[in-house]
Amino acid sequence: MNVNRKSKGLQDIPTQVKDQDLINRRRLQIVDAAVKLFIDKGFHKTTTREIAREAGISTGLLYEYVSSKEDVLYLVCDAIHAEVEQAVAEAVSRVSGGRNVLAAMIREYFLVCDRMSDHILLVYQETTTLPPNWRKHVLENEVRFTGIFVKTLEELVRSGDLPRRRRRSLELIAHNITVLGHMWTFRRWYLARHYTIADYIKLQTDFILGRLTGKSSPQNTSRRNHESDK
Amino acid sequence: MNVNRKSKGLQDIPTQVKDQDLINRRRLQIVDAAVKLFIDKGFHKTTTREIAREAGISTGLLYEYVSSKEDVLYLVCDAIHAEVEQAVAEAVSRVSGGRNVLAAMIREYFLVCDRMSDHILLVYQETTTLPPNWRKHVLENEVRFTGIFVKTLEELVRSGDLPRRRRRSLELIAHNITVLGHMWTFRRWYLARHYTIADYIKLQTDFILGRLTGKSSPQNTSRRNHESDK
DNA sequence: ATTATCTATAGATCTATAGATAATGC
DNA sequence: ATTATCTATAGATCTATAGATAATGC
Repeated sequence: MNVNRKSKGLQDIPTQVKDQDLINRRRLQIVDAAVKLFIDKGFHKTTTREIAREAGISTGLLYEYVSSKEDVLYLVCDAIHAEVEQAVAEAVSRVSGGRNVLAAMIREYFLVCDRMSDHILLVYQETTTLPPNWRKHVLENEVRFTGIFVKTLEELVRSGDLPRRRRRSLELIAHNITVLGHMWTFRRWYLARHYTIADYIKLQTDFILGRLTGKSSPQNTSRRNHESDK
Repeated sequence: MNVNRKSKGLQDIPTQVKDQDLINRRRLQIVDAAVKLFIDKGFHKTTTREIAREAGISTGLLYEYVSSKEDVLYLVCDAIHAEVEQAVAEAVSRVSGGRNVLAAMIREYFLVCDRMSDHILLVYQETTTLPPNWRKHVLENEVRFTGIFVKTLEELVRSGDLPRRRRRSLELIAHNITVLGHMWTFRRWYLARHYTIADYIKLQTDFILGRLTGKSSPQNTSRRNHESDK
C-alpha cells in the first residue's frame, strides 16, 4: 500500500539537496521502504542500512534527505495519516448527503481502517518514539481527523436528524467512533476470528447510532424522513 | 505504582537460581525497576545495565534471573495485566449486585485505567516487541479480561435488566467497554484538557448504557425497578 | 563547477557471558 | 561445597559522516 503523495511533513525536514522535485521523489522512496520494514520488524529492529537498501539508495544518500532515523519515522507517520485522511475524505465525498450520512461515514472509515490496519497499528506503536515536538504534531493530526466526525454530528443535530446534546458530548462520541475504528486494527488478531469486517461495521454502527437516536431497533434507517435535500 | 505480587509469568521463565523465594523477590525488584524505566524512556532506549542498577543488582546477576532483555519485558507486561485485573476484580467485588452493576463496573474499571494510564500505554506500545509466543500470551490476557464484562452483560440479560441480544453482539460491547477505558490512556494528553475522569465516566457510561437500554435519557438509573435483591 | 551519490569506517554503544569472589548452610 | 553475586569485557552491531566519485547543466 502506497503512502500519500503530498504530505505536509515532507517540507518540515532539512536536507542538503536543492532540487525540490528530487527531494519529493527520494523521500517517497524512503518512506515506502521504511513503512514496509517498520511494519515488518518495527522501527527499532530496522536499521538505516536496510531502509537505504530497500529504497534502492546508499546509506550515505539516505542522510542527505533526512538527518536521523527518527526523521524517517516522522515522515512515515505523517504520510500514513495523510493517506488515511485522504482515503476517508474521498470515500465520504461519495456519500450522498442527508440522513444516514453518519452510518455511511462510519462504514467508509472502518473500511479504511481494515485496509490500512498495519499502518494504523504502526503509528500507535511508534508515536512515543518520536521527539516531543513531532509527537505533538502527529497527535494533533489525530484530533484534527476526529474533527471530521464532530462536524458531521453537529450538522445532523442542526438539521434535526439527531436529538440535541452538548458539544462536549458530541466531541466525545466523535473520539469514540475514531477509536472503535482503530480497535479493529489492534484487536484484529482476535476479532477477525469471530467477525468479518462487514459484521463489525454492522454491529458497531448499531451500537453507536442506537444510542444517538434513542432507538433500540437494529435498523438505523427508520428515523425522521428528510428526503428533501436529495 | 507497584506491580502485582503473584503474576503467573514469574514461573514461566527459566533461571539458574534455586531458591524460589529469592527468585520471586529478585524478579519483583527487576520488574519494578523496569516498569519505571520503560515508562520513562521506552523499552528500546532502556539498557540492561540501567535496569540492573535501578533494581540494585549487577548486570551479571540480572542474567541469572532472566535470559534476555525481552524476558524482562514479558515479566513487565504480565505483571501489569495482573495488577489491572486484580484492581478491577477488587473494585468490582465492592459493587453491590442487582441493577446498575454495569455502570458501577465501568466506573471502577475506568478509574483503574486512569490510575494506571502509563502502564496500560506501555503494554499497548511494547506488546509487538515480544517474541510471538509471549505476545500471544499477553493478547490472551486481554481477551480473558474482556470476559469479565461479557459475563456481567449476560447476567443482566438473563435477569431481564437488559433487552435480549445475540451473544456476539454482547461480546463486542464488552470489547468496546474495555477499549473505551484504554482510550482514556492513549488520548489522555488531549481528553484530560477537556474532561475530568469523572466527566469521562459519566459521558461514556451514558453512551454505552443508553444504547443497551434503548433509552436516550441522560440518567441511567431510571430503568425497570428491581430493588428486590438488595 | 555544482549537485548528487557512493564507499568505507570512526566512534559509540549495548547485550550477554566468562571467570573471579562472596555468602550460605551443612 | 554449593549457591548467589559481582567485575570486566568479548563480540556484535548500528548510526552518522568524511572523503572520493559520478552525473548534470551551463
